[in-house]
Amino acid sequence: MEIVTLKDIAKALNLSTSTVSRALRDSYEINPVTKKMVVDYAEKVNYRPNPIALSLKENKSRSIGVIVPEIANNFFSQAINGIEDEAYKRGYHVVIFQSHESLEREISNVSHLYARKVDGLVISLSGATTDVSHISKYGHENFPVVYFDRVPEIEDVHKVQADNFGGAYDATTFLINSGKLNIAHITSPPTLSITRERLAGYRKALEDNGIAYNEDIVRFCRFDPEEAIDVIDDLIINHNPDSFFTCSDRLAINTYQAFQARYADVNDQFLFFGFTNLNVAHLFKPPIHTVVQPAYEIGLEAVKILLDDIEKPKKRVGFENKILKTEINVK
Amino acid sequence: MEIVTLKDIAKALNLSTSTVSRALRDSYEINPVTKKMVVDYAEKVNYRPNPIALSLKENKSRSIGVIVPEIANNFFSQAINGIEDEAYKRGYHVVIFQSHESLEREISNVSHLYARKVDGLVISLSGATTDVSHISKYGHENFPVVYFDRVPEIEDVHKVQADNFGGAYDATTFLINSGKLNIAHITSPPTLSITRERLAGYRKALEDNGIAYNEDIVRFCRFDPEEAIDVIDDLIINHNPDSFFTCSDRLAINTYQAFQARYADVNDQFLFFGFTNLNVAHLFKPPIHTVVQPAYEIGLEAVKILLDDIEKPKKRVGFENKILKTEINVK
DNA sequence: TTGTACGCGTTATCAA
DNA sequence: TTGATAACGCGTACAA
Repeated sequence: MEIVTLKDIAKALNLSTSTVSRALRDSYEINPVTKKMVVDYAEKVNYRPNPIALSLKENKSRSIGVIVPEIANNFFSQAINGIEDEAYKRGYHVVIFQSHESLEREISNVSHLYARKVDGLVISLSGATTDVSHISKYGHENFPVVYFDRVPEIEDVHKVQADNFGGAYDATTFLINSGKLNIAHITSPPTLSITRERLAGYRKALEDNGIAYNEDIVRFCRFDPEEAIDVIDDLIINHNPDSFFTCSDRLAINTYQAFQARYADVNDQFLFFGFTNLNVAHLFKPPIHTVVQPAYEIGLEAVKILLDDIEKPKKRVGFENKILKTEINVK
Repeated sequence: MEIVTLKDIAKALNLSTSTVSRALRDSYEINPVTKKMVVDYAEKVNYRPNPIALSLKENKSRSIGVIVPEIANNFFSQAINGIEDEAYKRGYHVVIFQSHESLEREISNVSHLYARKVDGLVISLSGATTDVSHISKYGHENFPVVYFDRVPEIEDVHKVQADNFGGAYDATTFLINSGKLNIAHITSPPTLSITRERLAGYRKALEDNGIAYNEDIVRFCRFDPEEAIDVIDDLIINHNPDSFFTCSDRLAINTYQAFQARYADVNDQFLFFGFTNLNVAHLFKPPIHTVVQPAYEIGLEAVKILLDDIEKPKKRVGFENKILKTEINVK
């Protein structure tokens, strides 16, 4: 199928490109007869305006960027579905990039998206990111940004997150009520907002139940399986926990797997609770109980804020900080 | 951060835009002194060529499109990782779209990507797609396409797939060798290439072992959980299978879940084999044995073929049809 | 009611 | 060695 431009239509109909352009945009100044002729012909040859030319002209692209640490992850892929649905509905395209937990990759992604003139950005920070100067440097007036899930701890940005504190509190409380007193907490790097909030929820639940917080059984992990094995080994051998409260999809799987492979036969009373959207966790035996985040809704809310900001930049006063409730899923 | 254009640099240095352009592209005709001055200044103000302007000019974008049915799926997200790694290495961006198993969405995605001037397309077809006229109509000369996983059954296109026949054959053979004689086969819509190839492998394994093929226990499913429940009910109640061989990530989970919820207690000898990249299947109890596809490599090979085609369109003679070996994973 | 000319940022061609 | 100009496709101010 050949690509047809305004110029082609103009030539074919013996008109000027501006007349054709106006006719297609239903301008009042064009003769209805001419208009109909142009519209019909454009339809016939399946004319589509060149979005690249439009971007160059208008300095925007009707597309938004999304950066997540990885897409092979239930939480993020569900969030992306929310982002996509709303964006699609409102006529925007979604360009998805992965940072692979690398700051360098994240910087490169942001700069590419910015150069490609996406109209805005929805991002969950990489595990290696400690500040967001590489994002904020573009200035939020002409480059709106909404952070979700892993957000920076600064005030003047839009944020959408799960109730990490509450979810962690509920999970820990459940474990305590199930008779567990030595709950190991295995979580993401302490640089991440989610890590600190979940840790705080865990800690508060302990304190509210008169259990001393023990930092020896709290472990910050990166996301590779080998590290999980070492951590599990050390915890089991030296600290005798009776349950795990694990944060992030990836860590939940890594640690569960490591435990099953090495200690399942010596301890069958263990309980597992994961802050994870892994949707098959209840099929495991023993199951992983889960704190489930409304990932789809988080994505949806984030992109709504972003698109509102893009479309009426004046209207917004202040910044959103949306917190969505989590849900506990026990078998 | 302000965006700097060639014109800005030219004005600042009292040169013409063409001189600046040539200096930055290290043209031989520019005075080394001028060149250095320009390069230094561009560096200082962090000049980045506007990729949109380049796209408009060159009629290409150094980006490629990827369309998959869904990204919340282990196979596809792993394949995308392969695609991304190679594309990134070679300086291309990857724009990911989901068809959500809808032909309409797929058509819209292709047309958007084409209009956005991606230099080529890597696609796994939706479950609703029966022919590829909506893709081939753009003409493969200026819009190279590589199909992977779910490919059309025509000759003159590039394809990269797993050895679906072999994988299904091996899985079925394993079940037979484990003493199963009434193996239900639950699989994707018959419109898909993968469906037919896997079915053929299943059937051949039966025949090679002197077991009659019984079409009553072969079921084609769409991807919603409710349908899985109905199918399982009917199979169990009316056909008494002793094992399931399930194809696709999603069907494997849906059917396993439905079976566990309803029949786990009445039959604990059941075996499950899934054609799935679900990486936690061995943690289930009973486990799902799996045929694993080299998803990452499939993505990698697909994008290699695509980029080679994009970069040296003359060089390619004929079309690739790559078939990658699967692997059996039994606990 | 329609057409001409310009500009978005860049590179290529031709002129100086 | 450098500069002016046209072109990519589009929309729009201005002219007719």
